[in-house]
Amino acid sequence: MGSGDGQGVKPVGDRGRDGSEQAADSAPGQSRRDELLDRAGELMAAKGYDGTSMRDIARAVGMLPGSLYYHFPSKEALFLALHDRMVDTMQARVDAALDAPTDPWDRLEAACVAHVEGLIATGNLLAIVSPGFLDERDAISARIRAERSRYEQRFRHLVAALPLPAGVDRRVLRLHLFGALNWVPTWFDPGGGLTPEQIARQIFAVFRAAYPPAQG
Amino acid sequence: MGSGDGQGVKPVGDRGRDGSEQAADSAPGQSRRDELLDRAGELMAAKGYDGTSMRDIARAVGMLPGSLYYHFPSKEALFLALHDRMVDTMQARVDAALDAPTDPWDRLEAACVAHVEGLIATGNLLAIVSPGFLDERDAISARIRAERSRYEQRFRHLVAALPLPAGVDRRVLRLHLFGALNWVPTWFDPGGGLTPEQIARQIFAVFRAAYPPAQG
DNA sequence: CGGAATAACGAACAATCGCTTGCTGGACCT
DNA sequence: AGGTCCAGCAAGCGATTGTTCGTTATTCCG
Repeated sequence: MGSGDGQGVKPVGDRGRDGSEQAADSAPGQSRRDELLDRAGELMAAKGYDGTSMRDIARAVGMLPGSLYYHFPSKEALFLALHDRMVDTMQARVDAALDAPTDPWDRLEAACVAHVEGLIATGNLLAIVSPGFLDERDAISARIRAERSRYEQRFRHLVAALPLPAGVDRRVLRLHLFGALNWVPTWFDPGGGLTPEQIARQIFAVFRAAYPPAQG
Repeated sequence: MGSGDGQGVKPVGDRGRDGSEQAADSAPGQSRRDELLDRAGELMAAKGYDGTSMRDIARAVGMLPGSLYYHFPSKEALFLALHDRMVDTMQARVDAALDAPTDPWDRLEAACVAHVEGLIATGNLLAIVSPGFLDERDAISARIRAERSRYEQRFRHLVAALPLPAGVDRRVLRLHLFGALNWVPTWFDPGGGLTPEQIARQIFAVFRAAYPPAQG
């Protein structure tokens, strides 16, 4: 209760709404906080938000449960920071992939590949939130939706740039594509012979074949 | 392990439980147990498995928490029964839709429409389990996966019956389709102007267009 | 050297969790 | 009338949850 924001002590420069640049994760400068998020991310990706207790996280990082509250004021805040960081990572990934290609179809395909690769690499943490587990729960919903929307906007633009025949509902097309991609972590098998990239390209190939560039 | 574990007792006589019964809620034959599953399903679909406590369910159905354990030996068993019943419902729905059409493409499309309609109707309970929230948790995993696989087999057969050009990976195609469909409840808006059927058909249209029946 | 700031320990808190048990009113059958 | 079983109440158990708080070590800084 309290809701008292007293506690004003902030460990590091957490303030600032701007996207702080976070470089490679192996940097020594990134103190404990990021490693904490790493472990928490792994756990939550594997066992879910509710399935991961603060004690689990503390144990995974070699701390006592109470010590976590020095870095994050609550479990919710921890998850929020985690989600935030992951969205940033994904976005950076997609942006990097969009550097080279110029053709609208190639650009969207590159983004899709980066997206799936990111999903697999981050342990499917993004998909955890999506179906509405946390969405319908607390006030986290708002921020999560906002970050998610911000990320999806990239894809909105990419789809908008596509040369499609008139009458095609680009929204449904985008959500169709997104759903198929986001579902991949559910069935992906590292030893299945198919890489995330191959899967993404196969999925994308259907769209390409459905709306061929041929004029006629 | 007794999978069925008996328990098949039907309460039968539910007549005149109390005088305040006014509206024919559902089928008269199914008494308390099914209503219990209904309410539990709504709650879990909205707040997740962990987010829904036995006390929540008891309150929703007008009982005391301990009384639930007369009907189900555990929360896990309750969820299992719920999941089981829902898979049956979905399968019946798909089977009914497959009654009429004969063309492979039409058949798969009908199944997809029934699938999405079922997802929306059941409050997206199926999608809850999918991403791996419960999968990686307990021994429920086994049974859930089995039921899920049984249901998906329908789609496996439908995809197998499709006249596709050689070299197309039918597994990825099926999972692509399934992912897109299962993702629909995430973004479906009842007042959005599109019915579940329309959405399913739009998604399916992409596949149809990608592999046209023309023999070229 | 001395005082902040950092980062954690150690122990507990109230609340909630799934679940168990003993019991009882009433419907049904004979 | 008596017996049986359904269906639920009432109360509490042990465990776990997120969280708080006072207290320390260690480091930085002038």
